[in-house]
Amino acid sequence: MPELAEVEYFRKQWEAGHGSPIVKVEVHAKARPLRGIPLPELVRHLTGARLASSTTHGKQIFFRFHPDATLGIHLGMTGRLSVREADAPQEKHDHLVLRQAKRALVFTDFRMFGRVRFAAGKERPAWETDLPAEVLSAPFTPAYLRDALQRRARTPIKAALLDQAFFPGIGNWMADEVLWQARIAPQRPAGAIAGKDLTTLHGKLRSVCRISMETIGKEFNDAPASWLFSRRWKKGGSCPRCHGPLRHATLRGRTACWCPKCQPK
DNA sequence: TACAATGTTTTAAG
DNA sequence: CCTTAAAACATTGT
Repeated sequence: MPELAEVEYFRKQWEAGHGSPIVKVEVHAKARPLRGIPLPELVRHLTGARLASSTTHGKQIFFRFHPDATLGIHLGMTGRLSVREADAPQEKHDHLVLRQAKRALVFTDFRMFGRVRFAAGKERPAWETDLPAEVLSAPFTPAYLRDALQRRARTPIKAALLDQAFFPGIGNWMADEVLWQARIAPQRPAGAIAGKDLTTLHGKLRSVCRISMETIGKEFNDAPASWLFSRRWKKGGSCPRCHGPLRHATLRGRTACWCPKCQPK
């Protein structure tokens, strides 16, 4: 489920626990999302620590603990963060449970494409600091976008937009949404997008990110009804703009949805 | 039953 | 070193 704005929404769920000490840590030792983590060290550092603050970068979420630990969480395809009653039992796909006096902070992911990272110490780890420019940040200019598209010149634009090294936070539905709003066919080679198309694409990338953060990111409200968003999931839908039939096809292993009339090749 | 699901990593080839 | 493309990963629901 989670792309940029959904990730922000899930980060916010754990805000209820900001400032409170962790009294107990429960982990799913064998599960894939915790692979590579020294679990005894994680439990030792987090037990008694206070959850101090949290941020997101694209699809990544970072939690800082006082005095000396950082947790990174990627939700993968089906991950979610939630708050439960303090004594709620750990369930089958709960990979990490941080218990506080008044609540339990839970990371659940049944499909297990998500990933937890951990770093001890007061310093921010490289996996939190060495990250590409976000779409809504100042360095993400049209020139920056042009360079990114040239680096993926032969790749269909839809697939290029899913590259987290250039477009952190953009996922399958956001990429379809941006291209539909920009009237660009998903199959077009990224390197062939220039001029007015490039300017439009840049603007739509930023506005789709901004507006989804204001709607989905805040209260998990739906994106605007005028967007492709609500129509792309099921086959047989129609274009909100021209009311023509939408097309679905697999492109580079992912489902793409577009309007052949509004987005000609 | 077989396939698809809002994601990344690995592997291989050019 | 860089780019491209497909398979693999694990689970659930249709």
